[in-house]
Amino acid sequence: MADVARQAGVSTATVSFVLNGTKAVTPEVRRRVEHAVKQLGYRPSHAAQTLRTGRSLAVGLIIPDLTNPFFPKLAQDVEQEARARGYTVLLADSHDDAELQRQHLETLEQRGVDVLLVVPAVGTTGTLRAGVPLIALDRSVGQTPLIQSDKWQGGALAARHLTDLGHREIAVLAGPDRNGVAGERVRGMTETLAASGVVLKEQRMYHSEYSVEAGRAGAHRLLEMAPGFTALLAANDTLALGALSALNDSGVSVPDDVSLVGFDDISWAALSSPGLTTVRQDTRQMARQAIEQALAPEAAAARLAVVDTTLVVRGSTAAPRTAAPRVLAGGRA
Amino acid sequence: MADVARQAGVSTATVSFVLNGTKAVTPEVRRRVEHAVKQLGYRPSHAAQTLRTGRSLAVGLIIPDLTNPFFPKLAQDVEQEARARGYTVLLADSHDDAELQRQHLETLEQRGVDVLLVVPAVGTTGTLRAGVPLIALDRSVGQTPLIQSDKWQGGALAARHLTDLGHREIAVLAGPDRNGVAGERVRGMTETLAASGVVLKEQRMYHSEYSVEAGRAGAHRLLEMAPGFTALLAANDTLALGALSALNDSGVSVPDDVSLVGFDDISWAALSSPGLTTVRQDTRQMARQAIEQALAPEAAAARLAVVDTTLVVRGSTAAPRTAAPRVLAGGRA
DNA sequence: TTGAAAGCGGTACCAC
DNA sequence: GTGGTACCGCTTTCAA
Repeated sequence: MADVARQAGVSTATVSFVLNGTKAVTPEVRRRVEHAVKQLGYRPSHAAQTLRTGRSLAVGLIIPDLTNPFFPKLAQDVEQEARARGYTVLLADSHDDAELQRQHLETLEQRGVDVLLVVPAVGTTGTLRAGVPLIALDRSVGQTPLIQSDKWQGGALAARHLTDLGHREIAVLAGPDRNGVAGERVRGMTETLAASGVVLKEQRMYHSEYSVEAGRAGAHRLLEMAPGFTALLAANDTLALGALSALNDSGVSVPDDVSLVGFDDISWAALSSPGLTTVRQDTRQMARQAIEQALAPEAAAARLAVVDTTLVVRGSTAAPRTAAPRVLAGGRA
Repeated sequence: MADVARQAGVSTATVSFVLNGTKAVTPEVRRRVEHAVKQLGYRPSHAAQTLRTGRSLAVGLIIPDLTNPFFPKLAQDVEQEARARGYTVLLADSHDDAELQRQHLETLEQRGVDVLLVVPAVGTTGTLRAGVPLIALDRSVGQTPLIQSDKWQGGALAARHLTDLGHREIAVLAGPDRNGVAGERVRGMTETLAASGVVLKEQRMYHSEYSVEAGRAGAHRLLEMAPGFTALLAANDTLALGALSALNDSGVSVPDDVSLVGFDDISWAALSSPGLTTVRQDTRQMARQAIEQALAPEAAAARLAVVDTTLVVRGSTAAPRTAAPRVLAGGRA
């Protein structure tokens, strides 16, 4: 910067002014400075700026699993929203491990991110705190300000779709068991089923981590321990796709024998055969809300935002073989 | 830091010595300082350290597409290797766009990363340069030092697998056309086929970007323009999985009518039905080599490293219906 | 073994 | 409108 100042015949202060538009400057001086900058290929040092101003124009994003396509998608959208506002995103993967998450939190904060966005690892307890504004994304934890889809609604959508088709024997791959407190999605599902007079048997609910392998194991387990269901609701698409594979292996036809519904609408959901009926989350919207909320000067933060979900019907759901679908029986079409 | 020094009754220099182990210090002093650090919850400012030392303990990683599971996997492995050495990784997605890649390069460098790892965007021309050591990963470009799988070998493995099964009518989804210069994988495939006396017809080669959609389109196109092939080689798994879906839609049975081979072994390759036969890349090994190479003090860098690939046989390949497999015909088993 | 002080590369206050 | 300069938080000579 000193070089630029010298070359342009001005002071470093002036250079700073023209670069940041901090103060009015004579057109002639501006021209000289800009010329010098170009000629010398000058780039401001980010470290110095951060040190001096205390702002780094960076947002930290911690996600639990790069391997679940839902999160890369979300990360892409966050990155795009952030870039549009001049921010860079530092991405970290917690592998759904609370301790690793803690380390990332510390590292990112120390690296001077201006704000933290985190999809809490499954085992996270208490409220997430940091020296900078922190917003939880997609998963709720303690009192942390939260942006997420309306998962209850999503679960309800999925359940309603099945009851409308006439299913009454339903099983669910519920995802992680949070000390007996079912997630919102599962609550949306079960409460909606209950409203239709469908009660979920205890053995028809399988808890596990979110993974393809767990989905596969869960499907086998349900088939073995509580057979007779005509539909299977999964708490996310990786579980559903794992289950689909297991069902295929077991000679159970989807959707002829069992209808299957997922959650998230990851890109691979459209590619399975049959295509997976699922509840789509609007990651773009989530990302936008999160970034806006996070970067808002006024962000008293405590605002929870909720974004709508939509049902995407593909080939993995159909009326059960055994019972006439409700629509034929005179229910509301 | 000044606070810590005061509290411990020493100078900031001493605090620095203790924290970094830069110089010998009386046990008693060390104790006092450590105590003060803990009590005050002191965390060094990364920006200040970077500014002062010129090293940020960060590696920048640019990948072309977070949406292709191969890259998140690679990113995870790079992150792990980097963390093990005390480095943080700043991850950016170029969307396979050379201009966006240039911006990321600039941003990351300005943010003071110590080294840059980049999987070049498809349109990249010339040699990638930066003010810090830069290593290309997975895709070669110009004279940039490169770490990648032995793609020729991988392509050869795939082709050989098909010829061993007895296929002679083969089509390929070749990925992006690099000005007429086929990628190493495709060269490995075609040269190996040629060695077995199988010539690839011009119309049996389809060029496109790497994506599920392109794979689907390519399969349809090949079916239409150059039917009669009994096997299809794809340059990566997203293409292959797209093709599989298209083949299914068109009533072409895999592997009965057409055998299909992919490349990468992304996690979803095992889940399709049938499971995808593919060439696995060892991302772990690639990541390790890249980080070691990048962080080596001596890194005269110009070393190209190559890591082996392996063939993973699943259900998507079988002997062609029409011809007896070569093994039966007395070829080398 | 410890401390004083000079910068790293910017920003912004205060004079001119 | 422009320049001089203190200072952000840390590392690292150099002296004591």
